[in-house]
Amino acid sequence: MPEGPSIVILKEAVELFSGKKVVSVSGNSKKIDLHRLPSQKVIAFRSWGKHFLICFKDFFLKVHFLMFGSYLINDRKPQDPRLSLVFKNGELNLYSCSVNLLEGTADELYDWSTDVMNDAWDPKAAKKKLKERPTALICDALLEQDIFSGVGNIIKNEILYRVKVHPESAVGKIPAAKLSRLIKEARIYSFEFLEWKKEYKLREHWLAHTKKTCKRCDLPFTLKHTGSKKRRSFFCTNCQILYN
DNA sequence: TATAATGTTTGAAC
DNA sequence: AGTTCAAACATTAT
Repeated sequence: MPEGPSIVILKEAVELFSGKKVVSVSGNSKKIDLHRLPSQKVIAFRSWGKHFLICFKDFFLKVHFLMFGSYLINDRKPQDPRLSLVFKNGELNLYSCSVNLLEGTADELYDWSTDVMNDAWDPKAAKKKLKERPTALICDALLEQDIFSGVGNIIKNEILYRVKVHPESAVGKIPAAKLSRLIKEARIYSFEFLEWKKEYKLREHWLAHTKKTCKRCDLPFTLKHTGSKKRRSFFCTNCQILYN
C-alpha cells in the first residue's frame, strides 16, 4: 500500500467523494476529534509523497498507511476501521493507518516540489539537497521523504538497478551526470509503478526487488540491509557500480 | 507457527 | 544537547 504511486491511485479512486459532505464518521482513531467532520464538505483529496490528504475548509486530515495500512471503498473489513467516512453516495474505510488533523491548508504546510508524483516536482531541488549530504549513502538518500517524497523501498531498489548504481555508494562520490540520471529515474519509475500497479502487474515488472538473479548478466543478486535505515537492498555487484 | 515485510514516530540511552 | 537506536504500531503472506 504505502509508496507514493499507490497513494495517487487512492486519490483517484475516492474522487467520487470529492465535493461531498460527510454524513457520519466512526473509527478507533484516538488522535483526532471525530466531531469536527460531520456536515463538512470535502474540498479535495490530495497526496504528498506517501501522505493521503483529505482537505476541508479550515483543516485537513493527514493519513499515513505506514507498512500495513489499507482502505476499502464501499466495503468493510472484519476489523474496526481507524476511520470511516460516510457520504451520501458511499463510504471510505481506512484501516491501521495513522490519522492526524491539521489546522489550515495543505498548501501552507507542504512543499509540493519534493513529491516525485507531483507536477511541481523539482529535480534541481533534489540535486541541491543531495549535494548537502555528500557522505550519506544513496540507498538512504533515496528514502528521504524531504528529498524524494513518495519513494519507498521498492522504488529505491528498482531505480538503483536501472541506473546501475550500488546502493552503498556515497552520494558525493557519484558522478554528476549519473546523479542527474538517478533523480530523473525517480520520477520516471514512479510513474511506471503507477501504471503497472493499476494493471495489477507491478510485481512482474520488478527487475531487482526480491529478485534472486540479475537479468542483465545472469549472476546472483546480493540481498543486504544497507545504510543507516537498514532496509533491504537487492542489487547486482557486477552491474551496479560502487562509488566510494 | 514464526518471521519478515512497500514505514514512521517516539522516547530512552548514550 | 545532539545523535543513535530500539520499541511501538499493525497485517498478511510465506
